[in-house]
Parts: sequence; structure tokens; C-alpha cells
Amino acid sequence: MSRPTKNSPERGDARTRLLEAARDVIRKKGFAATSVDDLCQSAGVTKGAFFHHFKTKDSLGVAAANYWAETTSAFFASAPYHEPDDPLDRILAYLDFRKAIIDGETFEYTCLVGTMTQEVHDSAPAIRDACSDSIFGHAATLEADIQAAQEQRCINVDWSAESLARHTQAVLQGGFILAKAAGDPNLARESVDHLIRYFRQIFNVADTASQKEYAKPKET
Amino acid sequence: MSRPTKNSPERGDARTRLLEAARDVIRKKGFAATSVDDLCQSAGVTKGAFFHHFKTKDSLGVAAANYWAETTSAFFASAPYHEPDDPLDRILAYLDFRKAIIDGETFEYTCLVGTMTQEVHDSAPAIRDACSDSIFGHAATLEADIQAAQEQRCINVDWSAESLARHTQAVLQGGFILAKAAGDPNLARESVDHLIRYFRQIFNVADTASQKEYAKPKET
DNA sequence: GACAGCATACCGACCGTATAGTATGTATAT
DNA sequence: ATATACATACTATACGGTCGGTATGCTGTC
Repeated sequence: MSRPTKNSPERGDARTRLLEAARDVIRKKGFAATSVDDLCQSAGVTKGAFFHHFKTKDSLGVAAANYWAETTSAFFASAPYHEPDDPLDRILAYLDFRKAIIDGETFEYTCLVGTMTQEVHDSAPAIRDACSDSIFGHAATLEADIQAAQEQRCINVDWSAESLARHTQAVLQGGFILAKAAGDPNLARESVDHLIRYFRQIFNVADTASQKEYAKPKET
Repeated sequence: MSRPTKNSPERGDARTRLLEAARDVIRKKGFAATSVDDLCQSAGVTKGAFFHHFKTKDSLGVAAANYWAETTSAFFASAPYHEPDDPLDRILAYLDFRKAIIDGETFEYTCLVGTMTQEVHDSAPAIRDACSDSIFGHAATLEADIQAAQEQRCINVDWSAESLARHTQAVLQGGFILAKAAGDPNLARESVDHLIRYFRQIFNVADTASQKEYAKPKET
């Protein structure tokens, strides 16, 4: 909150501070409800700094989506879920990891680009496209492992690795909405649990505490 | 777009027209980006009418969420997916139905209360609660059938009917986000397909074109 | 190594407009 | 006559964006 003075060490990173402020404030209040002044105050910079770095509020939106894409890419690339040798194990580790990082305040675990997409998909194509790139770019990082696991373990599948990768993101995004509605991150984790169960089912891998037993359908 | 005159037959339904305008415009532009004037213009009424029926813009938001809850409840209650005798068949018919109504322009098939939840969850508790009631109220209509199907066909389950009902809504909401991001309703339908496959798996029911064959896991 | 010249980074007052909300008046139904 | 259902004109403010200015650092020249 301390404003950088003329010769403060923070000089030079107003842009980054604004992008970080955007990341957090927009996740709390949404894009349209977040004013330029909100962002400046939260970043501890002035309006002059804002419009020095960003031509318009919308261009800040694009930059924020790209910043999100970059930082989350790096974050996931260095995450430990890539360690297992088996591709399916990597996928399950990914899902466990996604579940583990759903914690704290809503704005800390929800997805900036998912939030912005909802608001601007029809009115700000530039922002929407940047958000779209981030979402589908991340989904694409899962495809190779899904494809490998599919080839290794499944026959006669009627789904593509691409669609399943996208589905994982849909489940996460939807879980965030329910979590916001109820004010409870457990609802997002709960959906990831169902998704994990789906993966175990379609890849035919037993859970530690499995539900592999079935009752014979009774006639009603 | 035609404004009702003093003695036009539309007199008396400004409130409904505003709620319908809210339903459509907010799904396009989002709540914050939708101005009161936008709504008045779209409904063909004046500001006086707006603030006669709604104390504030936020109270319109609450009313719109409640209107959505009422109209969608009636819509789903009279839908044909309740016909099958078997509870699991009813659930699968529900999911087919949800898939079938994902069509046309984005604002025609997406969920008003999901959209609003994203925006206002932190800043307008009254709206969020109304949205929350709509989402979880609808999810609750699925619980009895899920519970019945579970008791009929599953043993040793580690999931509750309640959580699975919520998960269906999460998948739908998430599918809408991806559809908005890509501008393509197919992405929402695709996620429903995965959800249907999940239901078939956990309830152990064969698909017409099944993927019940599995390859023996190869060593990598 | 001092200094001119220049670009970048930022400041903060200001502007025009859009926005939520109000005040007051009027037509219609009961 | 009174309440309801609007219509119209108006207000205060918040908002995105502009503009002239200043501080800081870099670069080449002598």
C-alpha cells in the first residue's frame, strides 16, 4: 500500500504491480466492476502510471490475461506432478495438485481468465481471445499424457485426448463457480474428486478404496 | 423495442419486461457492464418504471435471479426427461436434455445465475445468495433420482448423491465458460458427454457404442 | 568524468460523459 | 379519492481517459 516515492526502490515496476493488482482485484470484483482507480490504489501507483503502461482499461485486461498465462504456465511447469514415470500417474498427480491448491480466500484459488471470459466474451474480443489462449493453452499441456495413457490402457474409445483435457478445465471452472456461490472451496474440490473418479474409471485403474463392486440392477 | 404508450396493452408488465431484458442482456454483457438505461431500452420502458419496480440496480439483480429460478424450475419440471420409469434412465434423459438445449447464441443457452455469481459473489451478498439458491435448488431436484439409482445399482460408493448432483451443475457451468471462451457451444456439449460417460461408468451401465474393453497396461 | 541530449517512468490536476438514483408530474383502475 | 404504474427532467458522482509537467537513468562526446 505504500506509494513508491521518486527514488524508491519500487520505481520501474509499476506495470508489474498493476498486473498483480489486476490479478487479485478482478478475481474479487470482476473486470467491469473494477475501476482504474481501484487498480491504481491497490497497486500503489497513480493514474499517470496506469495510462503510461496501458493505452486503455481493456488493454490492461489483455495484458493481465497474458500475464496470467505466463505466470501460471511457469507455476505448473515447475510443479511436482510431472515426476511420475507413468503418464496416467502424472495426470492423476496433476488432478491431486489442482485439488491441493484450491485453498484460502476465493480470489486466491479461482481463475482470472475464466472470470474475465464470462464477463467480456461478447463485448471485448481482444480480452476474450487472450483468456481463451490461456485456458486452452493450459489444457493443451495435458494432452500428451492423456493421449499416452489412452494408447497404453484403452481400446475403442469414443473420446479424444483433446476433449478430455478441455473437460478437466471445464470441471475446474465450474467448481469455482459453485465455490463462489456457496463461499466454500470444498465444492470445487468435490468436483475435482468426481473428475478423478472419472479418470480412474475410463482408464480402468483401481482406487485404494474402490467402488468397483456393483449391485445387480433390481427391477423397479 | 416499441415503447408502450400510455394506454398500450403492455401497460402493467414493465416489471416482467425488465426481468426478461435483464435475463438476456446480463447474459450477454454481464451484470456490472449492464446499465439501468440498457435494461430500460431493451425492455422498452423508462427509468421511472425501473425505479418504480426496483429500489436499486442490485435489487433488480436479486429479482432477476429469483425470476430465473422460478422460470427454469417450471421449464425443467415440465420437461420430458421425467418420463422413464427407471431413476437412472431419468438422470441420463436429463443429461441428454441439458445437452439438447445447448444451442443458438451464447446468451440463449448459458446460465444467468452462474454468470452473476462470478461477478458479485464478493460484493453483493444478496444477489449471490439468490443465485446460490437457484443453482443448488436445481441441483437438489436431481438428488432423489441419483440416490435411488445409487441404492439400486451401486455398492461401497464413496460419493454422495448430493455431491454428484452438484457436480452435474459444475460441469454445465464450466462447459458454458469454455463455450464462451471459444465462441462455440460444442465445447459445452462435449463436457456433458464426458459427464454422461461418467454416469454410465459409476452406475455400470453399458453404452450403445461402449468402450468397455481395456488394454492391459503396458510397462513403460 | 563531466555534461548535454534524450528516452523512459511516472505524477496529479483536469475534462467530458455515463451512470445510478431522485423528484415531481400524470394517466389509469378500482 | 386513492393507489398503482408509469413518464420526464434533473442531479451528483464516479469513471475512463488526457495533458502538461517532472524525476531518473542511459549514452555518446569531449
